[in-house]
Amino acid sequence: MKIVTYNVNGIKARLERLVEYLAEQQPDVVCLQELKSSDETFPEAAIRDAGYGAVWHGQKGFNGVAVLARGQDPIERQRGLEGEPEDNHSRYLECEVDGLVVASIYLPNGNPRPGPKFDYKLRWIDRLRARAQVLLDAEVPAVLAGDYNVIPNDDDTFSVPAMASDALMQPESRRGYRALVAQGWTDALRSRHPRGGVWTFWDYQAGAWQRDAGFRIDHLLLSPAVADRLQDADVDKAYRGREKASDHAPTWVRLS
DNA sequence: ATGTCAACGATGCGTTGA
Repeated sequence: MKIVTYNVNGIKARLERLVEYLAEQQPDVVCLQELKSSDETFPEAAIRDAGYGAVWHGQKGFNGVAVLARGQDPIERQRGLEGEPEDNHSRYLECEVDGLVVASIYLPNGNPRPGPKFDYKLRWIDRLRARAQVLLDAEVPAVLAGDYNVIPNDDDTFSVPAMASDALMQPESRRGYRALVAQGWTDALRSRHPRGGVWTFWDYQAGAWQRDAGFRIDHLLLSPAVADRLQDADVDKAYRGREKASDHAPTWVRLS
């Protein structure tokens, strides 16, 4: 069973790439982020024609998350996180597929820092951690997959100095992410590539892709029962090099 | 600081958010 997280950076702009990915890789579950689409303009028919059921939580212009499942419709469990009723960003969608809880997560970027966007990021991590604890306490098999906008370790980036002042690498961002993992989750990519050096994102600017100047911000966190089923985890890096690519590459786990 | 991209409101291009 292959579960993917893929920040598409605009599902309408990326539709051809996404459908191509589904056809070539046949993943069982796909968590999408940055749909940049309202609910009404989500390309449901094209996804269905590709053989996937979908649940989506869109927003006009930016944000937006979805869960796709091959040959079936995911069952929605929750959209949005508790704790901040005035927060209308579409960044969290939790579904059930084949008895597995799968959440698509788009954690706030947090730049510029310092400022309200960074403060929002840190509060959002706390709210995610609260939800994650509920899932662990319920002992449901779960995968929290998405764009966390956190570079967890120094060996998760091509350059520490280049990223040092970025919200993605601040000690507060890392503390929040590590506290989440420390609840009992397994960072799947890290467990399969413990020495780091694996990137999931390459900026469009400054020839980052050509220089392999990337970093790792797309993560799949596995609950204990799911971690026992982990066979492999990696990045479908080649898709970042195609025409009209997203700045993120699909990142995945394979479970027994 | 930036050699970029997508959506938006509006219809040629500046603003926003990455």
